[in-house]
Amino acid sequence: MEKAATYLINHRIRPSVQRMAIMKYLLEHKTHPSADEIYLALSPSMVSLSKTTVYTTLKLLTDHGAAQMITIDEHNACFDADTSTHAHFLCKSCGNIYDLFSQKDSKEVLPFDLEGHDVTEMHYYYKGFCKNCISRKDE
Amino acid sequence: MEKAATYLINHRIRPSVQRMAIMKYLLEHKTHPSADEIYLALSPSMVSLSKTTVYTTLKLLTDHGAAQMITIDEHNACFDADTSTHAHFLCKSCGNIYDLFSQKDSKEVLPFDLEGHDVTEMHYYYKGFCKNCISRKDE
DNA sequence: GTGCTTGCAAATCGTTTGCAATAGC
DNA sequence: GCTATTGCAAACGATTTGCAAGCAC
Repeated sequence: MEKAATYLINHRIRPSVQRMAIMKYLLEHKTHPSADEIYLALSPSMVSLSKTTVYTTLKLLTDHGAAQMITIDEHNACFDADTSTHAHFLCKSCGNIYDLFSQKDSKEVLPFDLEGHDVTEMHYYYKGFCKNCISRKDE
Repeated sequence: MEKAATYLINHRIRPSVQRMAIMKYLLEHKTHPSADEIYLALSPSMVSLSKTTVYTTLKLLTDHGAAQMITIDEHNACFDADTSTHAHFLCKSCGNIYDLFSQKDSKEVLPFDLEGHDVTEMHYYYKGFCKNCISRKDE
C-alpha cells in the first residue's frame, strides 16, 4: 500500500483519493507549503480538486496529529507532516522556511518555566536571513 | 513626561496623541492584545481614532523595536511591548496568552542548531490548557 | 440509503491600500 | 507652507460556511 494511505490509516483518517494526494504531497515536500501552494501543485493532475477540500483536509490532518500547522508567517498558515519537536526558521529575504533540529549534545528540555500549565504543543520559530541569502549578498 | 512618550522617543518614533495612547495601552496591558482589542479599548475615549491608525502604529512600533508581533494565534496577530526574549503560552480553552520566562538556573541558549543562518527574531510558543482552566475543570 | 466527503459560490473577517483631510513644526 | 500623520471607504486575500451533489460501505 502507498505510504500516504498507511500514514492516514495510522492516524485514524479514511484515505480518500484527495486526502492521500495531500498527505503524499506533504510527506514528499518538506518545504512547509501553504494550503494554496498544495492546491496549485495538485490541481493540474486533480482537476476536480477544490481549495475547500485542501483546507478541510489540512484541518483534519492537524486535528489527528498527522501534520502540524505552522504560523511563523503571519500571512498564511503552513503545514508540516513532521510532527516531531523541531524548530523552524523563516528567511525574511527569500521567504523559505527551514527545519532546525536539536544539537546532539543538548537537552530536550527548554529553559522556560511552564508554571503549571498543561502543554500540548510547542512551536519554536526563528526569523532572520538564511545562509543562502547571506552568501548571495556577499557576491 | 509620560512614560509612553519617553518610550516612543527612545525608539525614534514621533509621539503623536494616537501613538502615545496605543503605546500606553500596550505598556499597561500585558494581555497581548490584538489590533482590534486595542481599537475597541481606546475608541470610547478617542472617538476619532481609526482602526487604520491602530494598524499602522502597531507596524511602526514593531519595525522600531518598541513592540513585538506575536503570531501564536493563527486568527489574529497580537502585540507585546516587552521585546525581551520570553516565551508565550496560549490556552486553547480560554484563549488567554501568558508570558513564560526563563528558569533561573538554565542557559539562555536554546538547543537548536542554527546552521549558519542569521537570526534576528526568536519566538517560542506553547499551546495547551492553562492552570486556571485545569482547576476550573476539576471542580 | 444513509452518512461521510467533496466542491462550488458566497460570506466572513483581519489587514492593507488609495487618497483626501488634518495637524505640527 | 511643507511634510508627516490620520481616517474614511474600498479593496484584498486567506479562510470558513451553507448547501447541494457525489461517493462508499
